[in-house]
Amino acid sequence: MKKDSYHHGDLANELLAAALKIVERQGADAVSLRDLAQNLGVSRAAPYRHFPDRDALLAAVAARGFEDLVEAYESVLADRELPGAEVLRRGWLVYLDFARRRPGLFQLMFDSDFLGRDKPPKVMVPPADRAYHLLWEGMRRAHPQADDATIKMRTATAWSTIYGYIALDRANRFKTFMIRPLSREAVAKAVLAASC
Amino acid sequence: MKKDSYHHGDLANELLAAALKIVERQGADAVSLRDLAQNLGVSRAAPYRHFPDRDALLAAVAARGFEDLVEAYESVLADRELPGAEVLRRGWLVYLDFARRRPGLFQLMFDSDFLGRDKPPKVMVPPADRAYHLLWEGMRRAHPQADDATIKMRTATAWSTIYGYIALDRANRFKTFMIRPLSREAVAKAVLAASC
DNA sequence: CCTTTAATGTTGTCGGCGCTCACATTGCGG
DNA sequence: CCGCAATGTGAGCGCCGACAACATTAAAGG
Repeated sequence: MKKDSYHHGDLANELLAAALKIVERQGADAVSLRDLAQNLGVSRAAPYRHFPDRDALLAAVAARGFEDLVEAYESVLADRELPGAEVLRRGWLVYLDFARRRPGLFQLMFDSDFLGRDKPPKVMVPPADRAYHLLWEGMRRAHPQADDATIKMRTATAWSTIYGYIALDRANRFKTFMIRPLSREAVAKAVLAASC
Repeated sequence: MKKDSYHHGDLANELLAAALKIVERQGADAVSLRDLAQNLGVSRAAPYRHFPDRDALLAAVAARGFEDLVEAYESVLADRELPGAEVLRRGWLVYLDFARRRPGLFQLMFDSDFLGRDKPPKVMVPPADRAYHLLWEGMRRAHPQADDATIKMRTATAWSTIYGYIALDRANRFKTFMIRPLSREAVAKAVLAASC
């Protein structure tokens, strides 16, 4: 692959892969285009041939995160035999596991305001939209007879609870006034109970 | 106040006030010690006489945010006549209002990982702890006969829901797959219902 | 009242960063 | 085979946080 010469060959993908690693291990703030370029043996200006700016690279990383998340969630939905409530429960566990295993990436995906901007990065809109749709889908499986407004309402509150729990736990907020944080299972159970 | 000469007079407080304004209007990322110094008519190095580094200044801003939040929450708890459930509901509204009116500050207080560090900044630990304690206090008022473990559990889940809703709404996450976000009242109501 | 001392502010400097521009090299399609 | 677009280079700009050496002032104590 590497020509070991003027042209790198696959710089765009390697930049993305390297940035993804940094994001997962140290968080998005630790991503430096200069660092990345140097580590890939390329000049500091080279990355700008593939990504207009730093945010574009991070958006691409976030998009990939959404794709992974969607894939995991879809594997839960794929089992048409599973009872609706169990689909919902396992779906939340997918989120909790993702957030626990790849905290930096999760934070980039949901805490960065890419999607709240006037012009959200086009690479991450489709996978992000798909991820949201799957939440709705899971809730619909759990409540087949509920009307759309109810499903949306329940999805919003349950998703808020899960997301909030993840964020608060990540920041060690529970340690200060609780004996210890709740287990993943306990949270999924509580949310599930609240959405029924 | 201003001597218009070598010594500024109250640089520490003015730095804090100026930083607070920036945080509220543009978010913590927009805070630059150099900018602050210049706007206060002082040299770039002067701020370092009062705050060891940028994080220390931001921590002080966050601490002040917690103090304001505590004050608002305490005014709810102060009314001993109020029914417990109403105390709880108004308490959550305090959080929702604070987050809506001062989003940058709220984000600095809860999304920054100051409190998750090995050595959290000592200025913000007491007010932050107090804020958490008040949540517990509010929940206890709503459920006087519940045991401590139950109260903690309910506080954790309700707090997760509120916090998650704030974060998701702030980032415009609901717009994408919902018709429109829920009203503050609806969220408070849903959380209240879930904690009873 | 004067001197010493600690507090406070200044200038200069370093390294790191994102980003841009003019230029160099390469690979590919006509 | 050639020309052009894609890709990589090096230099440089402005911004930033942080530190060190030095200047000025306020306050404390004789």
